[in-house]
Amino acid sequence: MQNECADCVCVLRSSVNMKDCQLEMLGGNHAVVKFKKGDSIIKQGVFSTNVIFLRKGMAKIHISGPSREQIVKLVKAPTYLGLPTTFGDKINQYSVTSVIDSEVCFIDLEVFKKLLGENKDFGSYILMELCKSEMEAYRRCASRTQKQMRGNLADVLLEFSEKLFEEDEFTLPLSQSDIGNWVDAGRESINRTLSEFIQDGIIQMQGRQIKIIDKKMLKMISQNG
Amino acid sequence: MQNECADCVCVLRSSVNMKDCQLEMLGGNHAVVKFKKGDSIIKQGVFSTNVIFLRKGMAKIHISGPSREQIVKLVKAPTYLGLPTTFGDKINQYSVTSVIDSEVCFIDLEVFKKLLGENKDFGSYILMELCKSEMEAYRRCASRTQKQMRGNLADVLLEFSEKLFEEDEFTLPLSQSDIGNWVDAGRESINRTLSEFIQDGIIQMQGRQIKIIDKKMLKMISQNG
DNA sequence: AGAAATATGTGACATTTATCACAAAATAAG
DNA sequence: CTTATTTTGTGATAAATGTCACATATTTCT
Repeated sequence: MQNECADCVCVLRSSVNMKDCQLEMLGGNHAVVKFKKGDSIIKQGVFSTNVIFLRKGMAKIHISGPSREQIVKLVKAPTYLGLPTTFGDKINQYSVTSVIDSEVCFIDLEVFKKLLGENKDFGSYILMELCKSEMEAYRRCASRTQKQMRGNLADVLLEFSEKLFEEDEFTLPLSQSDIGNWVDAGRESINRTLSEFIQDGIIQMQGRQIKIIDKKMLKMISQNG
Repeated sequence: MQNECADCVCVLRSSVNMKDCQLEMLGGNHAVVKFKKGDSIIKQGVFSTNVIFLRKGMAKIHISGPSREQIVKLVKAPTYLGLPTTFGDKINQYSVTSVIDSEVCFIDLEVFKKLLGENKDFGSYILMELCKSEMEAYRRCASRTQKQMRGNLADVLLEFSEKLFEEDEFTLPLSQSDIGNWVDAGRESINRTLSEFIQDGIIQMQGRQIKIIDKKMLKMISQNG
């Protein structure tokens, strides 16, 4: 377990200057846990006593809306998970579920807070992260509501290929209903639109394996869709 | 100007312990400015060099989406304005416009950052604020997309009466098109739905003066609409 | 391997809400 | 005070997507 921590800390070190004693403090107060695809990492409504760092894998963040569960974001390692819900409230305000096999590091909340106070760099790094994700949330929301199906689905495919997998060929980590849920569309509509994209020669698809053929067209659709 | 600052600081003091020297530092590095209804306080795309505190009034936060400007939030004094956009980037990522006559305090960004580093309480207070607003953004977005017109409009009216004005009778600070923009609906739909609410005896309305008659019904509509 | 549960493909149809088109009011501007 | 400009009210129509209903794969579980 001790060696796994070194990697974990490594990520922190890369973005922030941290003293050795602070690293030790972190190292001594954490636990690494593996989650399989579909496992719940954070559950809305239960107590949170740990800061959670996603070391490997990918996870969806979802929140219970008025009529159904809504996916708000998809994140990949390495990243902190649920900072806003951990700090903002004792009780988790949203859920996080792994979408592929993942590895997570639990860090004691008090230790983390202490670190935040002691290390200015670290504090402003975390502050920055929060700012960015809030801005991101606003942008996303505006984009989602102003575009329609084709545009939103194009966005999702582009996000997979450019942000999450960084390849033009990848395996969808979400079901079509999840994608629908994410972009506020019915599962059937997603299916039909995917078929359209295949028909138009924009993507190829077998099972959940997707290959983007015409990225320019996808970007066009993303913009004026 | 110096006396106006005392009030401003007062708000900070109420939530955070702050040393006198820190208060002085703040006091010496700020400027109070008045904005009239409709004036732009923060403009997306321009440099930001100040932390902005809304002392009096109310403002809308809006961001340019793919096809139009989108209102994402309405805030009332006292509150910081645009923290995420000020910290996250040198360039403002969204705009803020006053919707009623307002008073704003500009605080030098470097001074504010210094304070953040020196005063742990203040730092964690700001951190907390950011967490809350991020959570709020997620909730809002899920709610907006899952409800339809009636539900969203009911939410808006309830927010006005319970959060922003804290009265059952108030003057709408936004035009019907702005409200539509805010809840992702056309101006005409808002108008028609308002008429329905009046017809059903849920609200009374003359000009922009609104009086909520049947709050229970409004809450019902908010839930299952 | 076989059964049960999920996930996908596809048609027909209903519904909500956007859009267009004007008229009337209300506000702001000169 | 008169003229512009912005808001508001209301009908008719169209377009996008949700919903329902099955058939067929595909995955998961025992």
